[in-house]
Amino acid sequence: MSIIPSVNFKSHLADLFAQALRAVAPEAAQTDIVIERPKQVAHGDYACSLAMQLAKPLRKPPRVIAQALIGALPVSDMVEKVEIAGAGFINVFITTAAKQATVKAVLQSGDAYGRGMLGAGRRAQVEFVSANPTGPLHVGHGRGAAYGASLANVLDAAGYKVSREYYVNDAGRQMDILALSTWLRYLESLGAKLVFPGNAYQGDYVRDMAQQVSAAHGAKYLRPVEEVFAHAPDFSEQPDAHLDALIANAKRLLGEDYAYIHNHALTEQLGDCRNDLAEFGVHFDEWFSEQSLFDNGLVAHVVERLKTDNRLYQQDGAWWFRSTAFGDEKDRVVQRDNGLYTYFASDIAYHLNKFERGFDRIINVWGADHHGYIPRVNGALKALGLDSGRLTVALVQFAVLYRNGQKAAMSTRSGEFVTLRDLRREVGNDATRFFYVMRKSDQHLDFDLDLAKSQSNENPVYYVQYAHARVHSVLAQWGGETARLCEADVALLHSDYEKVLLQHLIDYPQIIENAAQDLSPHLIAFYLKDLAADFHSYYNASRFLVDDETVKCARLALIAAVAQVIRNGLALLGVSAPEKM
RNA sequence: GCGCUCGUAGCUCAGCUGGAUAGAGUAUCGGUUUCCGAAGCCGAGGGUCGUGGGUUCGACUCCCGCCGAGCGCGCCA
Repeated sequence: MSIIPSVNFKSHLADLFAQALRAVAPEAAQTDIVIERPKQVAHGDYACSLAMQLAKPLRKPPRVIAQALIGALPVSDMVEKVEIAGAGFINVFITTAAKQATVKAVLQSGDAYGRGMLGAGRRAQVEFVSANPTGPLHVGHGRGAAYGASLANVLDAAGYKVSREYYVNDAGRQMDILALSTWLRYLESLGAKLVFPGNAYQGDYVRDMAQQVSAAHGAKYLRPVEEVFAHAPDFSEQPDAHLDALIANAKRLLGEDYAYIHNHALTEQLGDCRNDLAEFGVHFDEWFSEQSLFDNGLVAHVVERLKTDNRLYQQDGAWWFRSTAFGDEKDRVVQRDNGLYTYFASDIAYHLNKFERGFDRIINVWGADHHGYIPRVNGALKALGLDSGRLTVALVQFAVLYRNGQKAAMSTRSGEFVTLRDLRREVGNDATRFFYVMRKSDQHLDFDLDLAKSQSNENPVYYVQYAHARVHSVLAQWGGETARLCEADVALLHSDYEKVLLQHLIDYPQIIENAAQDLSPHLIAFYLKDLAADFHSYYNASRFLVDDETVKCARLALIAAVAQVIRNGLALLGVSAPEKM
């Protein structure tokens, strides 16, 4: 067997141990083989605890089993030596040549280095952001956007065929409220005196849309204010009923024209949202309309199907889904006593549609405040006879902005919220993307605005980007053909600094695999910080542009490979890798 | 009250799905540049992994109880 440069060392070793296991203890061949990276160099490059796991079932001392496993281990060019240590660890030392070969693998693979086969071409759908198009995206949506986009990139790199989707909530009450808000502002702009409801949308963008309508259509949609507010319950006593009455009046008074206002507001807000995300480097393959599920009858169809399957029952005039049968806390209404479907009903239809599209994995990125929805959605899928295991809900916790050590104020309905666009303009896209995914997604995020903006060593984004820029600065000074570095004599790379960097390069494909497996793009961010740190140490301790031509080329090859991996990693996070800063 | 998530260095957080002596950044203190970018590097101090039990060769990791935090418990989306 020859050295395959792009091989994943860990899975290669797992394979070798699996073969040894089959030879030594066929009856235990199903045991999970865990290959890990020891913390101490004395423990080798990789370690396997298989012998200790087998001690009990085989009723033999772990060190005896370890010896047998080593004896049965197939020969590999990559393995220098194998040792038994401690209670029965098997420590594996990789040949220096195999490690050094990674440099060439990186340079030859280029942007493709790190891509793996975990996904094996299976189709994965990532649905994220999916914010109501009722106003600008705020900083909470931003985290979902950054996380979802990075996750999709990571899954793509891990060999999945990924589809990125935004579910557009274009049906339902919130959109009606937006349309009403726009219309009321429009009436105001034509001189009407009215009390704008406190629970309608307050933002300036609503006035902007109203202005557009009046500029394009003049007084075409003007109606008497008394009729707009006719028979509406008192706002202070019944704010929701007040708003619903206004919406009903708007629909009646405007007739066909209501659709125009509604549509205009939707188109404007969705367009704004799309531009915002595009500027943020977040793109979607599909913008899926909730309304389409009603228009093509899928919602009605799925509810009827649940009825005939006796998954629903009628109570107090409404139709309830027996979600308690699937572990939910209580049953849930899918169809109201007035005949209208709830959001849950269209959500069931949406998920059924997702499943029918044949994705092997369906990943919903949701705000953590929606976690209570998971049991009912899973329940609905099971009720429809679908394998809910194909669906994973990734929860994203809130992000809280800090400025001068103080929590930045952020209220939603008042129109004073901090928008994603504001944040991007203040901090920049790169730092915003990086900071959003620097933390585990299910962990609260304290977003330090001052740190994100600072152009200093404290800022992890600059720290990583700077490492990349430094390499290119050196390469520019050298001025040679970068392609030539593939021919460098990498056997000259053997200092401690160089060994550390080689190991990082080797680890990268595994990091991607872990990040994909755990849906954790933050692992990429931590990896890049570590890699950059060890590069900076190397930089300070060694000279690259030395007189010896072969040594120079070997070192340049190594740092060029480092830069390539930084570039690849940052790309997954949607962060640029500038050659000059 | 019930459910979900979470408590790791002064602060912000990692910890490879149960492994060997728990790690970064920051803050504090002390060093470092006639030399490829100092947006850098080197070093020091800093811990009962909230707490009490349990499971086993082995627990920050898994289970249970308490303490504390966030979120969720609509015929809203």
